[in-house]
Amino acid sequence: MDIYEEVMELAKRRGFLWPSFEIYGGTAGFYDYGPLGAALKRNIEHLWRRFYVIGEGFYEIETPIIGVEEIFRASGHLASFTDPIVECKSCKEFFRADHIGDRCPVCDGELGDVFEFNLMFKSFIGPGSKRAGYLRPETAQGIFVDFPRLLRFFREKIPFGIVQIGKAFRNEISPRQGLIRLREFTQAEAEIFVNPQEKTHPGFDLVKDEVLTLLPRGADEPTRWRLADAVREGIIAHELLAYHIHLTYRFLTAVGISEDRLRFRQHMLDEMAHYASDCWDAEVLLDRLGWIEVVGIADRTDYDLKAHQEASKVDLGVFMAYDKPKVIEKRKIKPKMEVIGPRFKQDAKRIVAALEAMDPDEVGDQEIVLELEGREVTITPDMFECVKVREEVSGERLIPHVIEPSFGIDRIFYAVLEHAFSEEEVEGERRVVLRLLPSIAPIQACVLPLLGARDELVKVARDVHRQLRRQGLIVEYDASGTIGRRYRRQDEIGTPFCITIDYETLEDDTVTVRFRDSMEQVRVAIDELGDWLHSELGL
RNA sequence: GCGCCGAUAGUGUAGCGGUUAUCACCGAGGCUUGCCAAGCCUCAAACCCGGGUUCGAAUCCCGGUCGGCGCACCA
Repeated sequence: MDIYEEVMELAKRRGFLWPSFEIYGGTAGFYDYGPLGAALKRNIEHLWRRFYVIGEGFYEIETPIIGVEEIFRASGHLASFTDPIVECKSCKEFFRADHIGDRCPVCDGELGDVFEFNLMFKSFIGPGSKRAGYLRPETAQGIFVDFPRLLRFFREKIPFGIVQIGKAFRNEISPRQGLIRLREFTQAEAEIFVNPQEKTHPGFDLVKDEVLTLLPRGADEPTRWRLADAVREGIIAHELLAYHIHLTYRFLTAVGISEDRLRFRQHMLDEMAHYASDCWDAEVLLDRLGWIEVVGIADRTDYDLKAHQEASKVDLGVFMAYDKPKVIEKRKIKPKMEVIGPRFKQDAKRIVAALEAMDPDEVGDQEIVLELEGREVTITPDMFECVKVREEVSGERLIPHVIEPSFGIDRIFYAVLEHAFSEEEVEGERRVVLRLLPSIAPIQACVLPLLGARDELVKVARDVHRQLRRQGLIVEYDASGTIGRRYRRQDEIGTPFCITIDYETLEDDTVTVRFRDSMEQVRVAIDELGDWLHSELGL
């Protein structure tokens, strides 16, 4: 068994992960999080909130999992997720069916049947199958379409950041490798709306000397880079992206990803999504699977907001005031309404709009011929004049750029398990330990009477168990089997502390606390146990 | 989607056409046990699904599902 198998076997056996719908044969690409798995995942998500909501001051929102068709038409997902695909029968190559002829362009072989390649799950909103709805393929779009409301919430000022943690769905052709490619998965995404001219971060100064392992585009080997150098050399596009790469590094290590199995790889130009100007993946090294992307940190530019602005006809710009109003002089076409109005009546409005859109320098004082819904309309020079105007401009509208760190929580979850998994030999016996960081362990401590059949020990153990739960700790109780067996059970699920009630407890009200990783023991007074655990757990 | 391989208690497995499906671990209960999976007793627990061949199928054949690997896909 390799590590992947060991981890998955343990995860299944001990209630972290189960294949979904198992009694009906299961379905590829779906996993249930069992009692311990759900707890661990929740802890990972909470820690993520600590970094992004508390640490960065971003706000979390929650938007529907089903989106209307318009969203995904605008975002580009509809077009790029629903290609008709055809496969060559002889060389097995895939092609867009609408882009080729009757024969395979590679080997001239015969083509198979055309099928829809649809990565979005489709549904219908309301009765009658009239209105299509799609399960979102990323949580981001829900944030983008809320932009006008969000901007108002932030009192018309950028930059600001919004996060969302939630399910996203992709109907993968062939999901594989456990949690690595799921059809339903959890994303934690931050969308940071910034001024395109100011891709900086006030905290960059504090991290600029930090060193990360980067694999820039075109490099064969990862190299260590000081962040400030990477930005100065143009390896990382700008400070803001560099800051978020570092923040991602801090989060991943805080959640238990081992630092020497973590790197940041820059996307190839042809690999980058259609919207991005620069993109870095956080990759973790997994035993069987190699380097796997767990986070994408992209500069999505103004792609999404622009697309939604165009599709929805709602202005998604921000008014950016200049420090000082600018005075500009320019030539302008000024329509004479007293002539145009009576002459063109209801068409006047559209004619004026067309005139004002024209370049005064090209027009001069000639006659203008406009095309209006197929008709030609002649505008004579007496209907307008070119004037020089002085305008005071106090600012401009611009569409913000979006920086997006996007976390695949399920992949991180798996990586955390695998990086925490360890086996060692203790007195000739195999000991499996899940070295989860105490702060994210699903069970924080386990209370054990040294001997499960001694009423006087059991009674105290139950009291201690109850007391700790009252103090807000997630604590288990186990009295069955020998003490060593019970320690090992907890080791395997990553419980950092075992609390043993022994005969000394009955004399002086102290307990044995046994550490998962070192198996060392200390004595702690029952009175102080709650505080002691809180501090050891980093709560 | 394609190709190759696989699927037996919770986990790991034996089985190779013929009674009641092997063993170990785990689990539950009991005895024992004064700090690291000790020992003893008892119990619970499985042939992925559907068809076919056969007197008889966990076993052979076909289809499906799930899993692994390779190809493809992964905006």
